Amino acid sequence: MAEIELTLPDGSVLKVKKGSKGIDVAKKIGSKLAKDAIAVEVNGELEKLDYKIEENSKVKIVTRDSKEGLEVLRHSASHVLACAVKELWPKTKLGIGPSIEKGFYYDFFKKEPFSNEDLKNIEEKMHEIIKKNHEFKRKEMEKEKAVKFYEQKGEKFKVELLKEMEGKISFYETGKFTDLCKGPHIKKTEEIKAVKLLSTGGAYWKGDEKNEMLYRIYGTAFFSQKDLEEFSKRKEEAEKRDHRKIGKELDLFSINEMAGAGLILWHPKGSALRNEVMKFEEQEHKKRGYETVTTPHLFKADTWKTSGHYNYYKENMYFLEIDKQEYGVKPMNCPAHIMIYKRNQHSYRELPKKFFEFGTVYRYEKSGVLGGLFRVRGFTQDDAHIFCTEEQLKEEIKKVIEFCLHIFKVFGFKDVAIKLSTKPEKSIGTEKQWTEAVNSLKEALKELDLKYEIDKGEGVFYGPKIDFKVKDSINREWQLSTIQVDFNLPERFDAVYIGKDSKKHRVVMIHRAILGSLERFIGILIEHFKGKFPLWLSPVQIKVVNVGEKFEEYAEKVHQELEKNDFRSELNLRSETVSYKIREAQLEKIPFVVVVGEREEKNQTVTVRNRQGKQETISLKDFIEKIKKEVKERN
RNA sequence: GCCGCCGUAGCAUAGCCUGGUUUUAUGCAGCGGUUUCGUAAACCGCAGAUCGUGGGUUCAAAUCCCACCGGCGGCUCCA
Repeated sequence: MAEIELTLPDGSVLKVKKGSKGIDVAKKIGSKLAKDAIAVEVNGELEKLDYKIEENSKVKIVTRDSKEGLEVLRHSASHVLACAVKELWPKTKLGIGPSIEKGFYYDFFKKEPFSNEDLKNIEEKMHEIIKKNHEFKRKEMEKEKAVKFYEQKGEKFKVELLKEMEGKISFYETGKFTDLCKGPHIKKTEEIKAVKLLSTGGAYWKGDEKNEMLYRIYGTAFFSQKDLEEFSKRKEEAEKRDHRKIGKELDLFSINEMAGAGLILWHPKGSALRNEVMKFEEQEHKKRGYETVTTPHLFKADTWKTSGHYNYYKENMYFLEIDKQEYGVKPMNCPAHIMIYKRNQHSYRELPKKFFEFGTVYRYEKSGVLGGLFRVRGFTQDDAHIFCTEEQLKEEIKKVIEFCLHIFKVFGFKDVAIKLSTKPEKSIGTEKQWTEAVNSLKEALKELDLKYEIDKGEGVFYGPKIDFKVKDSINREWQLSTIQVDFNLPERFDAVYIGKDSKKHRVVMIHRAILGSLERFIGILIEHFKGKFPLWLSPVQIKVVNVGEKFEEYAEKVHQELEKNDFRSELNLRSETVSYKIREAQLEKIPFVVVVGEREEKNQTVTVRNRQGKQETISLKDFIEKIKKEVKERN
């Protein structure tokens, strides 16, 4: 009997009989594996267990406890969802129903949208279907027959999909429901132990704005009820951290209808937090040779014509006309920094030149995409531009990367993922420029011994870039920094330096932002810390509370001493019980509550309670020393 | 921008579907008083809302209809 060779995920080579199926491979590897197997991944594609494996394939057995296993389950659940909807509203037309990161969805074309009530009924119907324990049966049809099959049913979207396919078309049948599908699926519906519909929303057919809008239902599914409960808990936890909710509770910021959508009003407490972030960043920039600049919010349209924004970004900009002169509000700070660079000639000896600015920019974002601090129309970037020679590029990139990592660490973001994006289809600059720049980025990352992923073709048209994603305290990923090489603007603005050869050379420009938008970053910080900011960032660091009115004077003295030492302290002399005042401070998530009464006044001490409820009595002087250290260390 | 849901005191909610006691109820916060208190809620009282804005239907609109503004969940976009 002829044998064929397969490669397993660990790199080992397995020999199996010719014509073996996925399940045979699993059996050969181990009986337990065969029992848990749910599908097989062949050359990166999920396939059913009885898929016939060809010579030299890379094979991975997909078990239920793996990520891919969940995908199979969820995709199967989406079929059950479609089946339920079809039973309740037979005239509904089907879109597609894939599994996604946290669950699955299915798109439907229907006159009326789904209401929350509908969602409940659909979920009930799904449970009914699951209980019937239908088998997922695979069928194959010739393309023409499949087209006819769907044309008869009036499933225009499916017909459209089919027209792009070739060869034999596979279907999966679940009870009375048949769906065009490549598979793989679980064997029987009862394997879906837990399923929950989450929400509805509109979605364009094939994601294109010009197409019809379908109604999408989102849901999730698990192999056990316990996993679903875990999922719900995590979701609840994320909701508790919502920066919009905490921002209101802690009186940090607001958005005012009268001011306009996507425009943030920072309250005193929010500003205190924001200023700390800015102060810290400015210091760090100074240490690294950046020069802080300040530039206007408004520039003549000519600026944007030269930069190219006028042609390519106009829809996203705010324009106004005064004295017959057109002005554009800046969506970016780059042109201003280039103007400062160009105020005089630069020798190669002076490079690199680094300009830093907390630049407030305005971009018109479509109303539907705005949300809290995460997506706004006016925001402040921690923006800098580095002007250097080609030879300096790699070193400068390295420095920026290290800078970013340092900043992340201070804010407590330890897990960092790096992505390098290369030349997109539409781009400017020569092939040579791109190759060299990409290589500089790669080498910089390599020399720093950092792991990264390559996102092919995802660079900006004017140059390659490196993006950083960090994980917050509940493991959600956020994109923060971006480092971009730009071949475009130095050209457009004719920014040069004088080289050793005393000739003009085109300067290389790096755009970079570490936190990105301060608005967004503070939103992330709020969720990361759940409003319990470290001492140095806390809007109110200490609340001083007196035990009865006899000790108002001493409380006042302590408060003043703290303020004198640059702490953000608040005095609460109200005629409330100590318990009540502590409760208030705790709800405000203030790091330290200082309680003073008879004992403290007598010994010139303070009793300090931290957010965890631990308390100690120490001298005021020691307390100040202690928290000074804590602020300085920023931990 | 598109689809859907939503907008009632500073905040959180109820009332809206099925219009009708005098354009509204509750809790927290606020204010006034009493209490002077030792680590997450003392007691009593008071005040606070043109029910997002504008228009329409009706004898009558927080409630029904339309437009706009704003929020939320999606889609799309994020030179």
